[in-house]
Amino acid sequence: MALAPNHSTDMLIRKLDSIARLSDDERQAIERLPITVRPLVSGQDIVHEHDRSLQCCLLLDGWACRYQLLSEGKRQIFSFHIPGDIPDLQSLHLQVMDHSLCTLTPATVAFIPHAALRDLTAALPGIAATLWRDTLVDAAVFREWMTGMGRRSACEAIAHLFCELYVKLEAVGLAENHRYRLPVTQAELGDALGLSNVHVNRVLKELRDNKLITLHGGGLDILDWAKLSKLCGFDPTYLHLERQAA
Amino acid sequence: MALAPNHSTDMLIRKLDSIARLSDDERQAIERLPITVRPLVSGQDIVHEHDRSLQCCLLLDGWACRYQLLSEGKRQIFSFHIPGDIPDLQSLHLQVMDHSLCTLTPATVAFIPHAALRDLTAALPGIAATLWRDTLVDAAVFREWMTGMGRRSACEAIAHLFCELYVKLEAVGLAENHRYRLPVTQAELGDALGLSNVHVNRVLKELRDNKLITLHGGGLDILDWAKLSKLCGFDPTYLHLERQAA
DNA sequence: ATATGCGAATAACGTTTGTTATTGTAGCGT
DNA sequence: ACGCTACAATAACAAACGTTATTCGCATAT
Repeated sequence: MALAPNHSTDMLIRKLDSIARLSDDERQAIERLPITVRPLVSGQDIVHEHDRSLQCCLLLDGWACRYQLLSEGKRQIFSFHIPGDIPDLQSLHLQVMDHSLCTLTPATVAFIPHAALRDLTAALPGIAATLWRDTLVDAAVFREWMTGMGRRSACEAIAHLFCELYVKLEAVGLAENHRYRLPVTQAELGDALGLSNVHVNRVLKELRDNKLITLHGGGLDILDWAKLSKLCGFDPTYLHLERQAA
Repeated sequence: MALAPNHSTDMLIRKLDSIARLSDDERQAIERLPITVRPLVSGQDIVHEHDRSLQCCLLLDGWACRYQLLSEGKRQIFSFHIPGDIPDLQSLHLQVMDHSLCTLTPATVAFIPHAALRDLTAALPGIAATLWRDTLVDAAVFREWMTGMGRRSACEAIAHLFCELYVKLEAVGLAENHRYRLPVTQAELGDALGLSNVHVNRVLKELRDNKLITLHGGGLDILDWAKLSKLCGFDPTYLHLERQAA
């Protein structure tokens, strides 16, 4: 008898199914995963640089980010994560964390033991391929952020990030009408894009003055999607959103 | 009867064995892979953005890099690759290329059909995990480059890249005594690190003036490893070089 | 009511880095 | 020997962005 489905496995199945269609076998195997759900406060580390993790986490609710602290209080943020993401899936095959992961808002997180994931992926290569693919999309986003920091102006980089986040949120039903909640401070935006908080503020003012966005109280509204996405040369190919055949 | 080992499968076996110890079964399966070897000239595209690739390539000899062209002739280089690397392994699970791959020198490349790799990874989950891990290290290097572009000075970023390349080359026996061939122009360094070629030249002069390196004719010599690696805060953890248990 | 703290907004000033241009040098083909 | 090309070196100038500091608004706590 299969266990009753619950929120965590539902979320995971929906996630993987959005990457590549799951078979019934695969679905049932996921439903049997031993999962622990925990609520977390905002700003809490989930895993920390140098940790040797024994589990992966699935973000059920709230936002998180991966980051690294440098000398002189500098910080680099590598990614923002939204519900449905598995931000530390890489820890399944890289024993020691080379960065940290923390919540940006109060969050709900499901933990899945590495051992269970290893059994699952060894038994069902289709699931392994799907999870592998998820980490490859992750890397594709890293590359796009590199382009942003290396070869885009601050204004283009911020616009590009806003477009990226909209497309990702829209894909999981968390945004529509070019509007979404963005629980990220200007300092955090700067640490993600390699800018100072002051300059982020300047650029946001410019985007507002040009009637491209409104942004207040954590709510972002893209007033002119066509203009904003053209301004930064946004092309969603790198998000690899189309569902893949099995 | 197993096929006679050849240079390509040897290289691949050595590569994977350096990541996680291979079993005899796995070794033999790799030796049965259908591989095509081709010599390439310098500056030749191996795969191009928007391509749908049907094979992965293993770099047997020479250097390559992944890059993307932007508007106004701008270019972002995402990675440099050396013999033993599989620079487009991601194409196994991401149907359409979001960037290009080209040679930086005359090179020898082995091509492995996706179909064969898919069969191999479906039959032998250990190999799948090893290849997966390779792409995860790739992503870890992307993150480190993000840190370089976002939160390091031009001088630190260049120094960090020189340290990274030395450690990678040394690990595959292509460098020793803090010296190696670096077949990369100053413009290419700039496109990798988000700098102009002029500024790269300035920084190289500074590094030379400070007796940290010599660089001429494509040969780099790190004169003071301790000082150079300290200057940029180099910590090789992110390269995940230690061999993993199976 | 007051204090406290975090994030946003803004100003003045400094510096790293980009841009454009010119020159030098080495290799390579004819 | 000659020209061609790619790469490196250097200078002068401009611009984007960082730094430091102050103020404001707003929420939460006391």
